Amino acid sequence: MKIIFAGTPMFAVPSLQSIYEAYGSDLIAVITQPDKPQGRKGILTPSPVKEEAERLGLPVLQFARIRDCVSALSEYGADLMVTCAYGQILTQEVLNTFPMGVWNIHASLLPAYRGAAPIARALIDGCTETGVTVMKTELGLDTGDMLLSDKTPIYDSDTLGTLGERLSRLGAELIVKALGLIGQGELSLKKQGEGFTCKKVQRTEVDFTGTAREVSCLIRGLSPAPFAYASIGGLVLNFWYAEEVPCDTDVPAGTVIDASPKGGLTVKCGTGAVRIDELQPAGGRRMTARDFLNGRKIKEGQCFDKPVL
RNA sequence: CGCGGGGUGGAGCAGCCAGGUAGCUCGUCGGGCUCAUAACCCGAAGGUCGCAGGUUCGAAUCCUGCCCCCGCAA
Repeated sequence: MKIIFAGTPMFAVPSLQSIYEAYGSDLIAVITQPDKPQGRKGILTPSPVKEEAERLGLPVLQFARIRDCVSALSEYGADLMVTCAYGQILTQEVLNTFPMGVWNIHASLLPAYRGAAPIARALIDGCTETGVTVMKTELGLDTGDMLLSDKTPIYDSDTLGTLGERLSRLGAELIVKALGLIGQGELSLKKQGEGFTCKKVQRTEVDFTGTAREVSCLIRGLSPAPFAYASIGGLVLNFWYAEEVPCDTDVPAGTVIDASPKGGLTVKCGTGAVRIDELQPAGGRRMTARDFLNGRKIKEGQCFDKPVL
């Protein structure tokens, strides 16, 4: 069973590795997005999947538009393709290239959270459970019939980073199971029910008038990567981690109610309060709230700047 | 030439504009208080002020060049 793997970000790397371990030379090629300029200097950077594929000594294909490269694809004579956060929409022509189909690893319990950023969205929405699903790819966005899925609880301490890592490992285990079933031809696929699609997440300014739960979920759901942020005294802060804390004071949302290095940076929300434990000031490195408060003169009673909406 | 912030004892910062004794909040170590403590009091150690030149009697501070880190935007 010859397999092609298509994926791009870090999330896809464990799956690539587990397929490689299980199938070795049957994994004949890896497709990933073209190198893209990254950072301030626009340095051309390979995707995490490309780096891993090269480390494993696998051939790497980078199509600007995979739909325009069907003939090149078919030359590999692969039986099936596994996709995992590849980043390009496939066409029927592409799907037809693989006799045993195209199978996708999606980081949600479908039919919920189809589309982009399912992990961040579940976290931001305050879900208490999520998972990964292996499904047969069809033309609709993440609407194909499901083969396998696996769940994991979402902890109050989870961030986009920790949850994403956990889900990517789950996905890596699940895809190997799925490939086993596919190889045996014992497929019982489940149709998806009524679901919904989510959009890509963006960097978001924190609105402290929301509940503490909403604020902490937003902060953790966007960390690391696009980040939730807010500014105080004109200084922009990216938030890495925050937790809800009990609060009985009655001050306007956005007010700092504790700025002691030992107590942490605690901010009043519309309902409740959050303690920001890790953050990154503009121009600075990621640091603990303790370090931040040791140097900056943030005082209790000071208020975060009003969001510019 | 996309915009911008920054490199000062182990950490986070001030000092720079108006050159002249190395500062603050912590941490560490020692001592004290306490039934006890992450609390409090006293004391100590620890710094080539990113690198290289230049100006000057004297440079963390002013000038020039270079290296590195980071936020936004792509």
